[in-house]
Amino acid sequence: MIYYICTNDCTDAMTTQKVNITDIAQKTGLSTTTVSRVLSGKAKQYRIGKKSQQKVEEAAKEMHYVPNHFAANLRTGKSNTVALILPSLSNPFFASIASEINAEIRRFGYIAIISDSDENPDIEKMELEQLRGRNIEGLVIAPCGDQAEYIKSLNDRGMPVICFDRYFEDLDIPYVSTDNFMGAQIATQHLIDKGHESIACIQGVRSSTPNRLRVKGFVETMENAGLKKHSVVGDDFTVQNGYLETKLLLRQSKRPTAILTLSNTIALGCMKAIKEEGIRIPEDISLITFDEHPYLDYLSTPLSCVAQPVSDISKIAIKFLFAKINNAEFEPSQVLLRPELKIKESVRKLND
Amino acid sequence: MIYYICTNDCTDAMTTQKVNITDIAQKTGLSTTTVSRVLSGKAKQYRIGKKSQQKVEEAAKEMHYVPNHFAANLRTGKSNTVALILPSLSNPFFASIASEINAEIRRFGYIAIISDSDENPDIEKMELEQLRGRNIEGLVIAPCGDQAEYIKSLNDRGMPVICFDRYFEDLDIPYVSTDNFMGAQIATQHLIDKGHESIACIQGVRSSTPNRLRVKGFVETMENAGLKKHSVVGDDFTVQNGYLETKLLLRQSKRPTAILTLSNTIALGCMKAIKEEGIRIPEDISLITFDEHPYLDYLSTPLSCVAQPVSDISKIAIKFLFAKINNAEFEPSQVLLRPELKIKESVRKLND
DNA sequence: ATATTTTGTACAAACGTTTGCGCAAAAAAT
DNA sequence: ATTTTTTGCGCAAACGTTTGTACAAAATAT
Repeated sequence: MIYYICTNDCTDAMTTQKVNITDIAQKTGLSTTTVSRVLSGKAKQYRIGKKSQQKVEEAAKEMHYVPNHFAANLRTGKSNTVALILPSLSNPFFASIASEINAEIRRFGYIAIISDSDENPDIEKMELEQLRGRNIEGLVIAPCGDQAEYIKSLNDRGMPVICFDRYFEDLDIPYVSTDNFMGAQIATQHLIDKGHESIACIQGVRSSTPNRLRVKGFVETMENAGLKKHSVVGDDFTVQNGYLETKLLLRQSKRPTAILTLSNTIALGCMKAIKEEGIRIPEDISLITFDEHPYLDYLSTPLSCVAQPVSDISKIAIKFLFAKINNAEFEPSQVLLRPELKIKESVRKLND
Repeated sequence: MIYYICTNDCTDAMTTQKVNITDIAQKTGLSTTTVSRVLSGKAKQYRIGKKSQQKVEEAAKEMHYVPNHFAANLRTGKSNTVALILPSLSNPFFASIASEINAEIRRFGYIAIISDSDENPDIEKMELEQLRGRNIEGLVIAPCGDQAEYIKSLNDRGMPVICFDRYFEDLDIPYVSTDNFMGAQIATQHLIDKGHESIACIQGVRSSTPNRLRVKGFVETMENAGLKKHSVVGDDFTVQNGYLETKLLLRQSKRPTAILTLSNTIALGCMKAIKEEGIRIPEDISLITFDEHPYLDYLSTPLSCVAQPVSDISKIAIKFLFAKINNAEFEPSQVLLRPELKIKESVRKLND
């Protein structure tokens, strides 16, 4: 009769963090030096014999060795850690980018420290300072505010830094973002093509580059078309801002015929106000927004939007990041990706 | 005449990770011991004199000292790091919970390593093993699959472990989740109250506890009402699954009059199929779903749902986690929070 | 004045790696 | 048979903290 006894040894070994390089050295009769060299993949470089190599690898597997990152980092300075800082995780746009970027980073064997600066430059700076103690090897950031000093100084000092979405136009800090000017332009042009002449734009954080460029795209397109009746209102990428500003717009004696919202959060607030006031999209007012979202297709009126290539932004940013981490010579560039106009049903054709 | 020369010294000091405890010791003429004790807040405990204390603190501030976590961890074993593992970051439910939990964790001065197991137990286990090298102090996990061994063994060994959303019913691993049975029950009862008798339920990952309990809640409520015409279909918490299963349901000769979807992703797929087939909610078919979402109110038909207390789940989980981290004696319990039925317009009253 | 306690500080080892350098044995070249 | 080269491996220091122990000086008690 055969008994299968579950000694539980395997799980035991795996959940107790104990075995280190010295244990393996003891077990194999080799030195910690040799063990370390094998385990860190430098066997060839240091000409470790085939036999020793094998012995070490077997022992490591058998004993469920897992290297202690902290010890290794202390010695080498390599933390296998990067920071991801963004202005607001509660904004679905940033949340989905964070998910993607985090996944990419993990794929490289690194971890990401994710921080929410809450659109507050002071918090951002504090986080950045805290992070020094974690010896981060790179920084992926959508900076809030327009103070670039600190970030620039990190970049100048050779720390791999990539801005995404938010960035600084005049500095040579690499970034990946959407062509925000073009995005606003095509959205506005779409409205104009449909016969709209009185258009309001609800903006987000004014000091941010994307917002500035979107507003610029909006204004220039309007003026190029000879349209003077445009207003730009608002000051935050939040639902609340969208709601408030829309309420105000709708109370005007002469309502705009269309609204362009510069983010999905603003659009959400805008829709809330519109619904409350009992007016209809697009019959009474047209709406188009920045940012795509899976739900847009199923809204009472499917919402036309300017889609940002979230996935591409994430991938390129991380590609740059690790190219730079692995080769300090590499110089990531500044790229703007094409947005895409997705026409649905929220813009009405005006007959004049 | 006065010149203001920006020496840039400040930013310099802050972006170059160099100054350590020894530098401060030198500058103050004290020993590293004393400096360490002051800086780690153990001045009283070790009776450091007021004067020395002040000198150290001033020097530290002046030199922009930031402690090296890696060195400290190597010595103490405290990593100030916890792991957050969940099945799918692309599911908005988990994404929003991840955001909240991450923020809470950062608030405690810890960092979170966020991993997506992609509903794959093997990946989950791999991640868990990798994480050992990071010396994590705690684990917050929505385990995929029903293999609890590894997690249980971590828990038994004193590692603070909190499951959220997904959990193991028969084990004494602490968890925080929604009362899924009740959630399904109230949703189903709502449908029944509205006169529905033929109801289909599109489920998610079958082996998961929440799914099992939701299905149980659905089935029991139906049978208690004497209704036999219920079917449970599907096998994944994805948009695709919702889409496919709805397509199949709608092709049946005898359609159900209502559908209960067990997640927001499934609901999204379901709506897609419904829209494609050109049928209307709630006139042709009623729909109710698990999970809330800001957009639900603005859908072509605002979607009734069972809202999970995402924010409370996150907060309680983290509260438990740190209670346990800071006091090994503490025993987190197993809690289920009340879901809330939010009635909108997607369920029609049937007149029989 | 001496013994005891309290106060304030420092020495040195330890945490688990990595790595420059050195050295012996084996192989190859002379 | 000797010299040179190659191959294989180990010693020991270093990374920046924390902490048990020790000890002198000051304060207090006898």
